[in-house]
Amino acid sequence: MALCEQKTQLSAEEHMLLDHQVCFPLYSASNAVVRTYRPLLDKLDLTYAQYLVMMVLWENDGISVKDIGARLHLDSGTLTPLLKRLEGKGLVERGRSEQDERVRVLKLTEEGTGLKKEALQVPAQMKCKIQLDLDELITLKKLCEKIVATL
Amino acid sequence: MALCEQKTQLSAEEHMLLDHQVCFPLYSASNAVVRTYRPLLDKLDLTYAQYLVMMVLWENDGISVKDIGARLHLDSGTLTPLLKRLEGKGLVERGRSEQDERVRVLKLTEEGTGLKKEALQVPAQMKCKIQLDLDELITLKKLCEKIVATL
DNA sequence: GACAAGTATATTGTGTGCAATTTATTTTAT
DNA sequence: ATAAAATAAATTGCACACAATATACTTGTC
Repeated sequence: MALCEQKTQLSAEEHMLLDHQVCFPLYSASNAVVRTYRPLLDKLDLTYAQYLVMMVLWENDGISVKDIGARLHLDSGTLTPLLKRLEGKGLVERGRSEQDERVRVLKLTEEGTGLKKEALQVPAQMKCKIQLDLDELITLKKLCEKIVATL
Repeated sequence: MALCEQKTQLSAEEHMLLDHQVCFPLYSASNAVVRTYRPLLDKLDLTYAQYLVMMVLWENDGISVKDIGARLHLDSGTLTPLLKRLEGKGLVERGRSEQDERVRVLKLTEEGTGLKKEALQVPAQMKCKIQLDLDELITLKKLCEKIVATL
């Protein structure tokens, strides 16, 4: 999506210029961030999406696919195979709720719980690489959260 | 990556909380934006990545895969199959440079050039959906560009 | 209590992203 | 002039994202 910064109005033509787009930098920044996480998370044998799921479970062990999806804005088409991979690595167990046989309940294994210790290093390493001031980070976070809440 | 907003310092433990992460909202916002583009771009029979490539070509017809990749921060592993799909839709021709047989040169077809007309509607539709003020958009754009430039 | 409607996952299929490798061509060094 | 290094794309393989659909279970409704 495009914006005008200098002039009062841009033509539809000008809005199409890549340099006037807002969504493109957002998309590029997200790609760049995930790419930057990769070498850090390789040491934990996790992808970024898997790392997010593990963070959710470290905070809230034993929750359902639906709840993980609600927290991460991801659906079962993404989560089901991802969770099977985490199970394959021995980090989670994919059980069923006793009250409701439909819901799959994710429980951290001992190894899954233990992995948190190494993961604690990651945020500081990323902060170091990103090189934004605290106020910039806060602004960015709020704007992104606003977009997610709106869309 | 995590930040602290209220307290002077957060523990490594607290940095792991999803609500303290900055990269997660960025990632979610990018996903949300691409998801929001989808119904708009469906009318043009383009994905978001394909739309970005078309924008590059509308600005700079006849450039190479490498130059498109430099502009969009994407590599040949992403672009080669994408460009084949654009060729399949009759929007581009995948030629070769005469000076250097290694470089593939992308030329818009008449249909590819013509598609720009419909695409001109898209930025305004997205702006409408995103619901951010101009200054917020500018701030977000600059912060994302800073991240991309740093990483 | 059957049966329709709703809900939670799973599956399928398409299109990215990207690391790693390969292939083809060009440039450089000797 | 030729072998080595460099460069541009293409290929391969893996893991997302997500729309669309299917499957299995649960909850109303009558």
